[in-house]
Amino acid sequence: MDFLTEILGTKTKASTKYFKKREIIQKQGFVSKNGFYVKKGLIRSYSVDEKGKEHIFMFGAEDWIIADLESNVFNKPTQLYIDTVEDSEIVIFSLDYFNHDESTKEKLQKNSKLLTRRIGSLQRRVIQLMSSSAKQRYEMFLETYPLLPNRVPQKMIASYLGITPEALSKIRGQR
Amino acid sequence: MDFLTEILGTKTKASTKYFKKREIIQKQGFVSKNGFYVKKGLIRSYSVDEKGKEHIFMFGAEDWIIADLESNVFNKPTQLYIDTVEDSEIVIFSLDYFNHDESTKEKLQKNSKLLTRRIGSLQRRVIQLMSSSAKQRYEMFLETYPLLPNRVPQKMIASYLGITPEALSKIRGQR
DNA sequence: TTTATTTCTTAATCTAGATTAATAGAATGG
DNA sequence: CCATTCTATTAATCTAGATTAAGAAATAAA
Repeated sequence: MDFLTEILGTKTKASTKYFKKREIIQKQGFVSKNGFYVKKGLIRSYSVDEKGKEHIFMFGAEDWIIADLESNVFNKPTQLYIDTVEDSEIVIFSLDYFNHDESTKEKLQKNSKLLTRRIGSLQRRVIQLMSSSAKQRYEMFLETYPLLPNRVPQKMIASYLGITPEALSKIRGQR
Repeated sequence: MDFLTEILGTKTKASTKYFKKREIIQKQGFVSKNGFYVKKGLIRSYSVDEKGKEHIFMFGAEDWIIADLESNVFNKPTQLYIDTVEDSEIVIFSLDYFNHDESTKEKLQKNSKLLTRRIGSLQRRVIQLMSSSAKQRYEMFLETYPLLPNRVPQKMIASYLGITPEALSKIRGQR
């Protein structure tokens, strides 16, 4: 839990929990109070549209943090569900450390870097969604996350890419 | 320039510059050293794909900051061009304040909030791009940025939405 | 193991939005 | 001011990817 302590400090309330595959950790519609650090396993965040269709926003494997910061900081209900893709060991920590004065300058700076990196990856994702074909996006996904395809069912990869499983199957076929 | 001082402090190097419409402020491919605060006018950031097609990543009107933080913090060449949509008065400031120790806890916290808000809006954008039709996206755009359509040519709105000007024209027609 | 459920693939059809093209209207510049 | 270049619209055609459907393969469950 070293990485976490580095950012949060030791005072932050955090507890480790074990989840079975497919357990829901966070529900859409509530204000998000906690962040989730993946110690072991794999989780995903996703939204569900009016038609009941799932859209995967991101995956979190070992050493990743998944959290809806905006929901927490600005008291908005979150758009995202979070659940486990594999049996997982998750550190659940309170997101309040931001607003509290206990946090040191050092930690705030580290946190800013994390936030900046996330902005960068979201920026790339937006540009990608606007300018690339499904096939190109799939290839970039494989480059960026070479280990995930072995752990994630294809229909979830399709959902992450913003296409149907059928379309992904077709793309994979041609080669 | 109050808003800026609040975040950056007074020591940060910043200079105000005037740009004519359609002047390029930042070019794709270079490490981004500066942020741009729009005092007056309107600017946009966009990427250009292999086919030479422009994709608008975001608009910045009065009181907005446009900056490629990731490029700066992690020394990556930026994907984004930035240019002016109207004659504009822009405060150009160094992005180095992050890593410097001069910055106070207070400022770092404010900055974290700004970053968090940006993550939130990018998150919504990604989900929107994956789950909504062009028409829905156009309607959300009108709600979110009610003042922009009067200032931005339609082909740029189309580019922001990730569709062609022809498609937008058709959408606007049906009503 | 057998059965049930979920996931993946293949194929036929359909549709939102792209592309191409042609015209008219605005804006810009000499 | 007129001429040129950009912007918006409309219509015809095309295509990537959605939808529907049905069978095969893999997982889970009993």
